[in-house]
Amino acid sequence: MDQDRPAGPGLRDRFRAQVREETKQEALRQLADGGPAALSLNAIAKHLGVSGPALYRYFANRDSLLTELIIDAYHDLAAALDEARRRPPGGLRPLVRAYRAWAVAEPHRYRLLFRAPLPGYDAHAERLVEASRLAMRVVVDVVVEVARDFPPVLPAVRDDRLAAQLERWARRHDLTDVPTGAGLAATALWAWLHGLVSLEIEGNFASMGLDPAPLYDADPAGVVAALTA
Amino acid sequence: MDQDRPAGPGLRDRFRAQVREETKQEALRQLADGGPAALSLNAIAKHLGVSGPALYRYFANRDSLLTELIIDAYHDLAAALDEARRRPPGGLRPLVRAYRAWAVAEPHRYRLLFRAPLPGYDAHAERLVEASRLAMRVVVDVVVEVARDFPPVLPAVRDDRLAAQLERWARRHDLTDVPTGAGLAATALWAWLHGLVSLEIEGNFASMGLDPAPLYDADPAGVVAALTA
DNA sequence: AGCGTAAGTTATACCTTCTAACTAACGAAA
DNA sequence: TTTCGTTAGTTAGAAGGTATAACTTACGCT
Repeated sequence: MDQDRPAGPGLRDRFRAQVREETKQEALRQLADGGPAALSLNAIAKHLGVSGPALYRYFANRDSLLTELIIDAYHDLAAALDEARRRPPGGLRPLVRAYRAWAVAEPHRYRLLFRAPLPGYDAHAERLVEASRLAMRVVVDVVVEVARDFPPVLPAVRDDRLAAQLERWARRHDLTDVPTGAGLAATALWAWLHGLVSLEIEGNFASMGLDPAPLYDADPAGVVAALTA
Repeated sequence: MDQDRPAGPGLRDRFRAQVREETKQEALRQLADGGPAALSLNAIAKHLGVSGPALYRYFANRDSLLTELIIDAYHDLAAALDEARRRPPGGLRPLVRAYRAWAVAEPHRYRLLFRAPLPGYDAHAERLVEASRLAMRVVVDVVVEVARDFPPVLPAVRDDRLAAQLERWARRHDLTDVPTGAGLAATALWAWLHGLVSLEIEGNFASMGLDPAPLYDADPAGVVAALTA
């Protein structure tokens, strides 16, 4: 009789999860060499040893698969940043290093994060914004934490309109204890990092013969200060 | 007899140029709504009233058309920056404004600039790097010009390796009169701008309810200083 | 006036996404 | 244990994409 059946998901569900996972793995491989254009449900199916339309039992369509990959990537990045946050040498530098390291290690996934949803209404847009908030949340947390020990990193928000927007943003996401300066600092930090990382992984520095490493060594607090001046 | 034939390109060549131009126009339209994935030679041909394969007389393949659009975009951006440079209120601010304005006005073209050539060797890579240099050249020129009136904008290049790389880069591109600091400053400026612009046109600020305008108002010289510290 | 080249045509091979209709098999419940 | 619904797979096929091949028309230069 029902001896030690692990009351959780049944066999079927577990198999389903397994197939979905393998599909995503192969999708990432295709993405890595060939970019989003090269991602083909058909080819993945062939690789898994099933026939084309079979995969549509697992993903509604190509876009759906892509969306999941993006969300996974956001979660992964957020986790990487969070881990950097927990580790000893506090401050903003570990965050900077972790952000760059993640992007450089998986440029195809990083690129995915900034594929704007197609113009017009996109059914997946909400889920994507939701996922992106996770990563932003970590950045904000680190900024708040650092600001606790070293208040000057929190820039003054000179622009009133901007202050109001930041406040609304914080309220909307249960960040009521977060000062507007922290939101601004996090945003500035993000823009700086994204600029560097993006140029790096697209090869713009490489094509100039430059190693961008020194550019990441700038003092993050100083950068935030300058960017929000 | 050959009366006033404008010795330039013959009728045939002019027609050819015309068709190519119209093709690109339509391609840009498709790009604007639908992204690169939606660009279809077939559809363009139909729109021009010819049948599919006809366009292959004008563009070797889809990728070839895309590459030309990218190169055009680089030229256009370079021209926009150059115009900003020539206009009265000197300094870096007009450059910043022009960069943002161009990107925001044509986000689909701006995005094109940063589509990394596919992994592995890409036949078009050289032409693209060549075109991108044009835009970079303008930025460098402005920095050099500004530095003439206000030397402190030129950061000291602390890292020796970086200094050597910058020097090689300058030498390779006939920028022998350009101090390494200018190259570094231009790069930093570019990274900053790209970070902001990229997040703006991908809707990351909008999804937070933020108007990024104030972020562009930071003092460019200060930003350069902080980024290259 | 004629001829070579360029520009268009259709046909075709092969890829893609995705729907429809059908079948096999799993697993839970009678 | 046997039944029966759900699920996962199948093939067929529509619609559309890239790109090549082979053929035909017609432009425009000599």
